[in-house]
Amino acid sequence: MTRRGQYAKGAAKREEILAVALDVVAEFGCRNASNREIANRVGLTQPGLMHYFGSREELYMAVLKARDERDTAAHWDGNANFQGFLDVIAHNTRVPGLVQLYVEFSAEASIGKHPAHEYFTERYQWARELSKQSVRAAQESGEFGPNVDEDLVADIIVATADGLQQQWLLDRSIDMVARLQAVWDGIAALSHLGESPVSS
Amino acid sequence: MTRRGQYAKGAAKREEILAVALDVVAEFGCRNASNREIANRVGLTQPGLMHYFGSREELYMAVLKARDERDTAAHWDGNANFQGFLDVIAHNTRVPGLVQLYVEFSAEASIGKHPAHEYFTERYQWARELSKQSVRAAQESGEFGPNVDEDLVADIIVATADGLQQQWLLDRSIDMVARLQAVWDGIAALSHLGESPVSS
DNA sequence: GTCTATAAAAGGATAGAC
DNA sequence: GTCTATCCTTTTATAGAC
Repeated sequence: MTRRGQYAKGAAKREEILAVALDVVAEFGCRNASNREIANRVGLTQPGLMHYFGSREELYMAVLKARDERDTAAHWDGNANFQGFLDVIAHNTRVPGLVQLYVEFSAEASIGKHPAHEYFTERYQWARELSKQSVRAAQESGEFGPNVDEDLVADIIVATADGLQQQWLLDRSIDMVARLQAVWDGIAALSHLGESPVSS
Repeated sequence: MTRRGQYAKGAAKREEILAVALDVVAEFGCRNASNREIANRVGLTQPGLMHYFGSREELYMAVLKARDERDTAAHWDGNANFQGFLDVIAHNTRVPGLVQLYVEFSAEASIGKHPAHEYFTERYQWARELSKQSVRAAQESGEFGPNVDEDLVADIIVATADGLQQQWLLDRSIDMVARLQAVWDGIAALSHLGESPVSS
């Protein structure tokens, strides 16, 4: 019981740290958030925090990985689709620290020698792949017609979503979901151009 | 002559600093670029650098403002148009430090209390406005048809460009110009839907 | 698992000489 | 306009006790 209890406690603390890190990032930004501040807010000292995450970069990567795992389980396990994508964006609206962290930390990590560089490179490939799955699903369901360059459309969806999040950080009144939906609908309309109007 | 000479020297040094800052940012990222490193590369000490720019944020804002002034003079003085926008993006491809700085520093500055927060808020409004001018120009020239929501399209163009730059930092093989052109052409096609095919 | 203590480094900024 | 010298602050990270 001691072992199980301690394990449970450790896991719970880990979760707590991940959540509080987002609060701190939302308030100070990723550059100016300190491990000390996060530690204090979860009732630890800074070295106490380091017991869970060996470095600043490890901590932030853990936050983002946890997010991806949740989103995968909830929205795109198996085959991704656009509605799940919108749901994730809508959810992000309620977690500003997550958007701040993603935009800021990924930008920081685009430098080749950064500890999180590989993580973001791979994550980006993954996001493109999921986006492509959504496009294919739309083609199969008939929502999209035949005039679609899968890779191009998939990349543009991802880019637009990233750019909208960047904009949203500066202007929270932007409706990311509505704008993304408009882009998607526009692509759908384009993809049917030239089709016979006779199709059911 | 002394006065004029010193003034010229100071101005030249300023320019040199702005250029070298981009090299350092390209190499270390904006978070890990230090004023000392920039100073050393232009043959100054760190306090020597502070003579020109009182703070880290001032320096980086100066870099971005100089960029905007150049681009304005070269590509969108008076009325902005999409080709000028593409030219700027194409140029950015040759200045990775500029893209890195823009993406990373603007993300950092989206926190409300950041010294550059107001600058980026205003710059973003300005970018949207320029984008809207491009859309209007396309409507007036007939490249775009009547089915256009100006604000929506303008914002989406800006978002896509920002997102593409983010992607490009991680994958330099991405052709930002081609992708943006594809988006633009798609919008053009959509904007003509429902028009009589009789129009010249 | 968490703390105290502390190292070690680096960053930004200032004072004052030249 | 630029340097030397220096300060102060902050940050991450480690060693070792409990």
